[in-house]
Amino acid sequence: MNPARRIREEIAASIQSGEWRPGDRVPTEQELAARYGCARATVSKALGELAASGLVERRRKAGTFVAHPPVHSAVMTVPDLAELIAARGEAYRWELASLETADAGDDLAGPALRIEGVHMAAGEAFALERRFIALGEVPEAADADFARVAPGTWLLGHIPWTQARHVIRAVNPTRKEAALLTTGVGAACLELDRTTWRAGRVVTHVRQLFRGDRFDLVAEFNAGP
Amino acid sequence: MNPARRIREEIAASIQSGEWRPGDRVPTEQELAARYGCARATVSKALGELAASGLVERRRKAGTFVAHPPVHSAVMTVPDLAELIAARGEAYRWELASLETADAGDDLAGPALRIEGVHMAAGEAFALERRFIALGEVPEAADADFARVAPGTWLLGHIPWTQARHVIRAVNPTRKEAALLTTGVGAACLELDRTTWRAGRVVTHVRQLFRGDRFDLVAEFNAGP
DNA sequence: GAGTGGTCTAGACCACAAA
DNA sequence: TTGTGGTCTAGACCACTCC
Repeated sequence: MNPARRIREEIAASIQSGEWRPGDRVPTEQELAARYGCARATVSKALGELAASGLVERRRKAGTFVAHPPVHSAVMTVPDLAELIAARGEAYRWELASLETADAGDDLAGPALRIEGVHMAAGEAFALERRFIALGEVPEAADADFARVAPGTWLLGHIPWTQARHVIRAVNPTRKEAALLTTGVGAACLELDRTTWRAGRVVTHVRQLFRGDRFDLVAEFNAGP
Repeated sequence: MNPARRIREEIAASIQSGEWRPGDRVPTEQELAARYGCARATVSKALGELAASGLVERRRKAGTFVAHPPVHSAVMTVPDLAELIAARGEAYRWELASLETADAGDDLAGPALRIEGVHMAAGEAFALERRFIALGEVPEAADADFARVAPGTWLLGHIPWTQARHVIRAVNPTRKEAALLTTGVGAACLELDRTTWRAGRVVTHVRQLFRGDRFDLVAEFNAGP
């Protein structure tokens, strides 16, 4: 095993087991180099990786300390609906309801596409979608065939490396939405709002509405790498 | 500016701006070392950090490539309710409803505390909570005063560095829950289930129920570090 | 002032996978 | 086979900050 990796994993194990508690001091680089019989640069690399993953904090002159865990943070993965439903073994279909060019979308500057449609799983409505796409950022969208392919799926291949913000809520559907989802206005639904930026400018904004009894989100947190 | 940092940031900017697209090849370490006039180890460090943050992928003999962005992943932060409500400028209070020792909790092994209560904001019910705490993992919990301090707040200071899994759903409250939240059974609520492990063993499990019109979750994704 | 982390170098050898 | 990343070393100097 790599010296650096070995050092990193042994220290991570000491922290995750609770043996070393938040605020405890980790031995200095020199001490660890002597203990593991390797160069200080190797220890530095291992501790730097632990610091990058948030497990320890390093302060000059003071030393390296076990970090205090984040209050509660976790990584949430929102799948592409076509893939999600296919993974469940159900037939997926996208039904375009409307497509128009709006002079300006929600918080988008300039012209945008406004798209509405339904994601179908096994012949039943699974989610409603209303989306804006900024044509100034993704001009090719004007030529895409959104009757055939869902806009989310199409965008995956056309908007590299963005920032995004998701807002998750429980809402009651409107009468029209309830009818489309074949449920009642008193049935809880999960609303997912996602805004996507590139270089500070909004690329797309989407609102998806799911039946609460057919969809939930999972977020996981794992200390260290 | 550090050579390593400068290299890292210039490459990250090229990727985030869309100039370099997913799958594109990044110059080799030797080329970058020559271009920036520094040692190859310095370039290696910069590229290693970019790889750790997921912005590039590195393959021996093949080279370094701009990574394909994750489908949709984001970091969600679930605040401590006492802090969240205080940050809103409202008075926070925890009301214990019941506390008992169960022989075995949900998916916990061994004896556990079962705690139910209500988080109050500005005098009104904000969230319901039902929690199990594994006494085998956190024996001090037996002596904590959960009438005075909410279990989540107490645990923050007593369970270092764990793994966690959150499940988020939209649900309808039962008649009893609706009454406690001063809402109706037809009003959508957000349910948050969190299970917390340490060293592979469940430490605590909590289910929180929020009025959909008073609470939402936010998750953000930012490429790179 | 002194101890700690932060960074860099020049060189070396290894491991791996693509050609 | 060979080019690429992966890792390590021994040493050096710097930057910060706690004492």
